[in-house]
Amino acid sequence: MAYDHQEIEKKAQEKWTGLNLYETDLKDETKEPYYLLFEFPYPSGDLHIGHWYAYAITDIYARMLRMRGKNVLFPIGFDAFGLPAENAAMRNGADPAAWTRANIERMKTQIRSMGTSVDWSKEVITCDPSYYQWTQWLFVKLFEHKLAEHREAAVKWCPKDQTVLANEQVVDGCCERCGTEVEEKRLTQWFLKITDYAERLLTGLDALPWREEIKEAQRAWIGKSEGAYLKFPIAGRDEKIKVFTTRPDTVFGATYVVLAPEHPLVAPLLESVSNTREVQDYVSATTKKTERERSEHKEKTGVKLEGISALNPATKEEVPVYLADYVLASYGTGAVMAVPAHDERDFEFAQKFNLPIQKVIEGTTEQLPYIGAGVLINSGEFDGKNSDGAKGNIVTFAGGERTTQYRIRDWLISRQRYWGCPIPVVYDPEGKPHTVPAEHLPWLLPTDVDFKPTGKAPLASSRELGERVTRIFGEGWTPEYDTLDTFVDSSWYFFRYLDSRDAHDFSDVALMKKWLPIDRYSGGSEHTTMHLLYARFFTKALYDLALVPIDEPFTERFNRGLIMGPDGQKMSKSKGNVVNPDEFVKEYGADAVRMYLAFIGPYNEPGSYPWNLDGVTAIRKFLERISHLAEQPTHLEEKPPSGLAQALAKASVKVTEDGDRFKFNTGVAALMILVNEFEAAESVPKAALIDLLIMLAPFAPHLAEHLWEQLGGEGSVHQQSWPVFAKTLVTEIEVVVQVNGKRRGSVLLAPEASEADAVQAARAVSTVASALSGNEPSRVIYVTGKILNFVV
RNA sequence: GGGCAUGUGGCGGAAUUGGUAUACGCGUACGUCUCAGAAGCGUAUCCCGUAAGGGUUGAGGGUUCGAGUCCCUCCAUGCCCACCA
Repeated sequence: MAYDHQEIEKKAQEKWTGLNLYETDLKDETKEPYYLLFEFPYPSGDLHIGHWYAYAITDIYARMLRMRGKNVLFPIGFDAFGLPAENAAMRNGADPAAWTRANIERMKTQIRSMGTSVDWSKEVITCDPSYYQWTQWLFVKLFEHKLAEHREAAVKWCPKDQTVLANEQVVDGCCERCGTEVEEKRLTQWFLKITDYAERLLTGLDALPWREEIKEAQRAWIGKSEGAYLKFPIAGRDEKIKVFTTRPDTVFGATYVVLAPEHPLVAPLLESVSNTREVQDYVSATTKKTERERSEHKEKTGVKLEGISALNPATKEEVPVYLADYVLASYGTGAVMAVPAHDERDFEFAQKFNLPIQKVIEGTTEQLPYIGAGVLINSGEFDGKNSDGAKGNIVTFAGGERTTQYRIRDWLISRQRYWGCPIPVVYDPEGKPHTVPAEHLPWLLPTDVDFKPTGKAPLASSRELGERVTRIFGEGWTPEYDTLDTFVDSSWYFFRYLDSRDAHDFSDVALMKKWLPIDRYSGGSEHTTMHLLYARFFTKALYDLALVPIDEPFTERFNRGLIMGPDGQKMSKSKGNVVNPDEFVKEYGADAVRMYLAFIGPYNEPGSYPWNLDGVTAIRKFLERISHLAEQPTHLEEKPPSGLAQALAKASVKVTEDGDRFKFNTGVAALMILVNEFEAAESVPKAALIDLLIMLAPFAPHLAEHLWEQLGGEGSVHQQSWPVFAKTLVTEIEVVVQVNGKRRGSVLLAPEASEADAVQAARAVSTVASALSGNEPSRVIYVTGKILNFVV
């Protein structure tokens, strides 16, 4: 009775390969293009349930769109550089390249087993020289346009992974990957100038139809704040302390100035202070602290620069100068004016160090610090003015300038690791960096390296790389030993899909014009402030370099929910609640697993759904019922479809609309309702059954193919057109009758029935009449085809 | 501490976006088939009530003929940011 899913799957998959169904002709002019993208996987070697969720759902939509006449680009590739391959190499001496290849092969088999319709012919693998050649080429372009920079800066260093990290890869002061507390180091490294694009990355969000929470997260990450630079001259010296403030309106209340311990003025001032030793001790103590220790909201610490004072540019009064680590060196100017009456941090510091607190804004509460706006007091000629409105004039009065600051930092892309794209740079004998000329690209990753982490980049141990540089560039020239952050590889892969085999260019202009921007991009929420921001930056930068025709890459973005363990907890090996999809595929079939994932909940909401074994068996039973329907010859009479036509039309509209919203849970429900009606019907016409199979095909592609063949269908069910029904002539519609907003019954009316007809019919209903109990309604609300409400 | 989102049965969730709350499915109970079990099939399943009827979308208030949906206050949960001046 039960269908043999393993046999059906094998046969169907072979048939699709034979028909070459899923290789998209990018140059086809007869159909409307649709670019459907999911985040390409890292080849960890095993397909977990999250991958299934991501690929099954997008595959359902890809199949649906093809049947609806679209030319769908649905590509796949592998984000194949990264730490795990290197760790495997260190652990058991594996070759990272071979390890990665083997994992890719294994995952390919698994992805094929799902019955996905991805186009393998356009596959990209980021660790393949034919791909990274263009990553390097793009890096060179960015360098030539001064968007890639080699400079010294304070960087985050992970002592366990022995590499620097991008700001985005530090979470709560710890390495995002391994959880080790991050240290701060000053190193000369490569940066991409994402800060040049901060404003455009921000304003570009406005027009995107993304969920507000994704846009808000990016806005928070970019962190725009408008304010002013003000200068506090140092008494008796030439230097001035430049501060950034968002509250220039409070400058009359600035009773001291604070420098970050790393501030460049600290060294020159040191000779003039009377407590040199104390200051030096403070600086070395704070620089030794980890990132996390410094950001803990403990009691404020600091030290006064004895003998130094600065001039408040508004009051012209001398104020003391402090060093404190609550001021960040890397934001603004690394120095702040402290207004303890109107800032919580300054207030706390002033209390501890007994500094004067000068109130300059009359607030709504007496309590200090008062953070809000209000009426200015103790502010000279500005007394009595509104603090917000006076900002601009106060900046002018104090000799400052208005400015805008962003929280986002430049993207640090150097990694002291082996398994990454080599940075195509060499240094001349003076140590000046030069990009590797195009004819030497791909700049190959050497293989003769020592993987043991020493704090130095593994590439430094390669003899071949050193000899290569000497041979090409001459004696005294040295290679760059760092590799690129893997997020660089994944910032442009969607351009490459359009022309993945091109040896002469990174993509194809005509095809980019035709296919971009990407219509819908599905992925994980963890990439909101990393991959998604980087990819947007890359696109804008390449647009400015006239290399790509678009300046926003992704029209729609859907972050998927999370599949939890059966216990409702996040899946983890230690909890023992990890669901292995392979077992379910073996037991219940790929179709059942796909369709269950579609049914589990709305895909485009950030929910989390517990995996439920009974849910999979339920879907399998549902598929059995369809199979049973198709195998019942007595049901297949060619009679007029009667009431089933309306049911089919309803289901078709629902499945189509819900598909467009990525709400496949209700789409599956619509199919279930349809099947319930089929089973209740005396007979099911073959044509109706075929329409059901076509609608089933995206969800359960193998079974639909099998039953299609059984019913004598030509070709593949996946080549059929999606059923579209003319609006069947509806003769009667149920209108709900309410009295005072409460349901008291319903009447069947013609769809366009007049109010008078509706009222007449409604009053004849006994439950309505008794609810009215003889009273005349004072008001009647009638919404055609929906509701009739009597107000008494 | 700040921002954003979300709260609907025992569970996953639905509600044409202001118009029949609880679709679809899981689970559960009873029945049917069976020597028996499994599977299948059928019926019931938000709460109170024999019924008529009444109540119910985290809590309270408001707007409206009508609120799960809009507004205000509060509570809870999740995510993001966090000494960013």
